[in-house]
Amino acid sequence: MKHPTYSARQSQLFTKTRKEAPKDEVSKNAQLLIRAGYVHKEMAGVYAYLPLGLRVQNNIKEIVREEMEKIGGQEIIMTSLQRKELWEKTKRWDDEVVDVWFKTELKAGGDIGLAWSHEEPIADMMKNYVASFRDLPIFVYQFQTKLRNELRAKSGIMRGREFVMKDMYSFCLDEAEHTRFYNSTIEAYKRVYERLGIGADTFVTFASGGAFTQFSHEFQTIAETGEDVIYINREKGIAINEEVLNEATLKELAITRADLEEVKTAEVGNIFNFGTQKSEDLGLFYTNDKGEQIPVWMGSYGIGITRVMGLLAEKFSDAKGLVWPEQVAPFRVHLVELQSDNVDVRAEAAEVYRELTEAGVPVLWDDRDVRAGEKFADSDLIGIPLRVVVSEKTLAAGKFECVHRQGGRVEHKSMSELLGQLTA
RNA sequence: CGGGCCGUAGUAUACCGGUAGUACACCUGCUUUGGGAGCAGGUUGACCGAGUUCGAUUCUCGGCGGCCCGACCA
Repeated sequence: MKHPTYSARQSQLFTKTRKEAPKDEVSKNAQLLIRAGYVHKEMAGVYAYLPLGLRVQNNIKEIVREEMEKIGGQEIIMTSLQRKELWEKTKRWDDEVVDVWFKTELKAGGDIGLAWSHEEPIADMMKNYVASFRDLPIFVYQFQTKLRNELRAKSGIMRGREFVMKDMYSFCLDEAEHTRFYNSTIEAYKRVYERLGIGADTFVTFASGGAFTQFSHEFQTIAETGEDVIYINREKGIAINEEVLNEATLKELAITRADLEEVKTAEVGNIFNFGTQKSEDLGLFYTNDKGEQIPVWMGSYGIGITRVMGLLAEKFSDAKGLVWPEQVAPFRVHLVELQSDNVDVRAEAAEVYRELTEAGVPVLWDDRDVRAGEKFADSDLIGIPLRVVVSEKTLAAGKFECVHRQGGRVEHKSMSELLGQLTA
């Protein structure tokens, strides 16, 4: 499934567009998404996803899901309430160690944590399913809402206190098996960013944070709104986060500072090698063919789904509003009818709506009783890739006016030509 | 967590120690109908608490909330 195939009538959509963004919302992504009715700000760093926004989020998830399944991922969903003792085993319950915890307690007594990550619970859970070397490897992933008590939320939906993340975890026999999967994940991530339309601007970047290796890998996308600075060499395909840019790193990567270009980026993914430390702390072992107890080799792999959505909103927008790439747009066609006293535009639009929808093309039909200018302005703001206008004029011509949101190219097509193009 | 700015209608803003105004939105009517229409009428508001005062939305203090800069950011 590439898109939800259902269509919608705009007169039934409860959200409305706004001419102005709330004054306290400074980030471009949230301004656009709020104005166009994709999200609702509940509090600082906490956003609800409305019909349009949820469709975009789901489209992004679907792309990620397909690529995770291709490399053997099995989808699950962990819990948001977590046990204190698991995090104590890895010494990460302490607020001095992890400063983003939301914690609460059960009425029956006992502290619990609200999920900011799932590494400990998932490793512990796997003790139920991993006993023999025959049980490995295992790759699982989920789309989960993470709760992080950030001191300062900012950048709209790109750095919130509540956000959706795809996190995957690998459980392998040994380092060699882990490395094979780790590398396949890098390739899968590249395909994800390619499909999201940011492949050319996204770099696999050396960063700090590996438990057993010198580096972890971050996926960094060039963006004005970014919080990171990285150094890239496009020819050699090398990218280095400034946090690990030093003489030793340059030497290891056989490159000089002069060969590197400084760019501002947003982190859209990060992958880690945990080695066996976490398994040892939590007691996740398997029995090898010699009867020995061996700790499982773990890795984790994240993509910030809602952060990517914010990034796309910023990168793919212009003065008039959002300009979604085809693959993530909430609908493929924005059908705009312009009413007329002389001919039955509504009936014609209904026919287009029906035919496209039956052909599997999701359509947002602007059947509202408002003026043309407002419809066009809203259509530009919402940013659906193709606008199909039905009006007295197009009926007389026998062809619909098709306007591409990106670039503004205008074509005139008959129903069959339009269907052919959209279902090709 | 340090520093700064700020809370007035659904949104954006104005004024004011003495009955809070405008624009957009919303409702009614008429006109209009290919780029956020016009006219007429209407609905909607001072974050919470304490203090000062004859009187506080305005001044003071506290709380709560928001934004920005920095720090932080598996």
